Amino acid sequence: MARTVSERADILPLLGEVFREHGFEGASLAHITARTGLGKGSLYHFFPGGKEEMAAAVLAEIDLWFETNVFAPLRTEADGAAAIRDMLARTDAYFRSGRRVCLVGVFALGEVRDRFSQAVQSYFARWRDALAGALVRIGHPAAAASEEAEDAVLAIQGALVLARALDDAAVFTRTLARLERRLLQGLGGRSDRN
Amino acid sequence: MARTVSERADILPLLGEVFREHGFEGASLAHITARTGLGKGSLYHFFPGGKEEMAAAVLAEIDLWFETNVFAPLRTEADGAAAIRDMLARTDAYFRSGRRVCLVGVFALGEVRDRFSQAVQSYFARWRDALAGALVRIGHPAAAASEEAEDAVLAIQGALVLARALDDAAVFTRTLARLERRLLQGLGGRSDRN
DNA sequence: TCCATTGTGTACCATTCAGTACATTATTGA
DNA sequence: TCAATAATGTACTGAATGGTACACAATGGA
Repeated sequence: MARTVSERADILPLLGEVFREHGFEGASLAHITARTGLGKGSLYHFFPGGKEEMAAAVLAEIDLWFETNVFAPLRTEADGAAAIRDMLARTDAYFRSGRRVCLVGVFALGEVRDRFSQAVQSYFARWRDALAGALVRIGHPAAAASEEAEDAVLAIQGALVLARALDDAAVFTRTLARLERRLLQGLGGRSDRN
Repeated sequence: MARTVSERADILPLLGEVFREHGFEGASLAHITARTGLGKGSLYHFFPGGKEEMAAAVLAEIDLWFETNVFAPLRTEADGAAAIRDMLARTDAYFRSGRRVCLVGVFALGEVRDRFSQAVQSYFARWRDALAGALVRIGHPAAAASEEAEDAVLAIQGALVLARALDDAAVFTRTLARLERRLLQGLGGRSDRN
């Protein structure tokens, strides 16, 4: 029998697309088999827990990507301003400049939130806290940094909603540019960037 | 046979709750009959078009509420600053200080967006434009007003996502307070007002 | 009083849903 | 070469899905 997949990890991005497009409830096994090319046999072989395990695996993969590429650099990069610019650039790339939706945000709004509340909550809290740390490093007062970070994280989510609602990805691009100015204001030098 | 409803309009808020909680696809007729107390017979009597007509009616009702209570005042109230404060107060009340989700935003993120794209797009565009008008009236340059308004509308949506993700309604309250400061900054007088 | 209209409940339909069972086929390592 | 294991396709289940048909009940006006 033809093996179509070598690694379970290979199909996680495809699963992610399906969940992003249809949400958790809307992502039927029919959609999933169509997108992945895997029959139910293979699907339940890789994910004995069914849809719930698939969604959890996708969330974990997304979490790992952000932890590695966004949160950790925000925490450890010595140059806070560069860390923030990198965050914005990687966020722009990940969300395809506003053409891709945030699965964690989609889950947060739906009734699935309760099923994955730990993952959803942790994702946003860690993003906010890592960004707040970088803000403190570039000289923002600690008292204000947390709220500034919250504002930025929420603006990204809102921009994704609005970009999709208005069918205008430029909303997202504009928002990231505005965030760079807002987060890095008062800093000398690179204010001409972007 | 007992008449349970006098007006079709009476059940729109209940329908709204169901759609908000479960999304369009997730709002099964079983959920709807349970919440409204109406059997399929009555439901299809009032909404021959089924779920789609129900959702459209709910969207129209929401749209009317915002048009009347938020957009129109933003456009017509002479005192722009007061208009903006009223908008924030009414937004806070409507979304129950962050405990209630925006149905239009939920629809925007899902695949239903395409079915109601006109309504979804118009809702956000009119909110943004009405707010931009008020900003111009209080002296903001027209060139910047539109982007400031976009930023505010998107922050509200993002705050709803984040408040629900973190299960912390205070995120929403903080965001509205921040928006008031941001939108009204440079204005004399009432800057102490939260 | 009687009848048309407006509601309402129930039985039913085909379809789709997630999930199971299991035989069958590839692959791998010994 | 040969078994153990990993992967796959197919047929199936019972429940839930949105929607239809229709008989029947309440209501209001003539």
